[in-house]
Amino acid sequence: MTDARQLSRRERQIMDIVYRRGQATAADVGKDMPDPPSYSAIRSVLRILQEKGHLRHEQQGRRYVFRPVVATDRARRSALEQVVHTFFGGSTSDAVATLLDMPSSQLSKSERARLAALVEQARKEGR
Amino acid sequence: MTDARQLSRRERQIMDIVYRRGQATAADVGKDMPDPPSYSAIRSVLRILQEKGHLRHEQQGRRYVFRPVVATDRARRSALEQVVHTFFGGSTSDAVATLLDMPSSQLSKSERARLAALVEQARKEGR
DNA sequence: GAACAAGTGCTAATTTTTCAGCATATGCTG
DNA sequence: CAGCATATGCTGAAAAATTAGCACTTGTTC
Repeated sequence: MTDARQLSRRERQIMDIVYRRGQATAADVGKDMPDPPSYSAIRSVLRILQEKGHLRHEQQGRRYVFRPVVATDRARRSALEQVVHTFFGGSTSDAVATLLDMPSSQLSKSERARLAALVEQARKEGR
Repeated sequence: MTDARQLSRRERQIMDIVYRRGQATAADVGKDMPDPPSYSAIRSVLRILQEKGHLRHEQQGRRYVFRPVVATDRARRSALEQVVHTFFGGSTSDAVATLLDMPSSQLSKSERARLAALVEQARKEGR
């Protein structure tokens, strides 16, 4: 139900922006859009996203600051699950392999060490 | 331009199905949809996806078999990039860590070994 | 405390998407 | 080769999404 796949184009675009920023006002969202529609239009979509239960807002002074309802961690996982399912036939390790192979990875030394530790841990835990 | 984000809801849903199956007819697509609309409606969307350059079809006997235009490997990468960018602030290693931590991972012994090798290789190559 | 800037709520029009149906073509089967 | 099942092409209607505008509220500043 709280699945990103059933969002309309704009809704998805705006949800992505809010996830990326962690929180956002209508004006913030507009700043992150390539060809932003009117301020009014953005507010409409934010309102709809709230009605649908994807966002909630908190009033700060006279403005609304929106945040995702679903915790970041869960949103991350379901986004990954979706990609793994659609593009990797469910194979997590294929997905990991692809990530490691991506140029944009540019893993730092400490990140490399961290990943090695993670794989080692997964091995120990028999996962 | 060939970005999944600018697809409508149905278009995205259907593209996902085609990616998952590798190729599909209109009837195939319908089988994979929870609440499928008419056969006609599915064909309409497939046609539109083709017009937009996301799919192409090949005639087999009297029917059209659709395939993605973008090669699977590239589609995979851009899907992952999108998720990493939106939900992990661009941190590939955070994404990998999350994948390894997912229950659905259920990595087999050989997969674990493979990942360890990949991380080791990444380390050597200084990535 | 008046004026202004910057918000919000609500509504309605336009555009896009989604859907289904009809006319027609084509392969297959007995 | 006649009939049938199963395709496609095309078109228009219905539904949904997207957008902008207007009336009103609220903080802030001088």
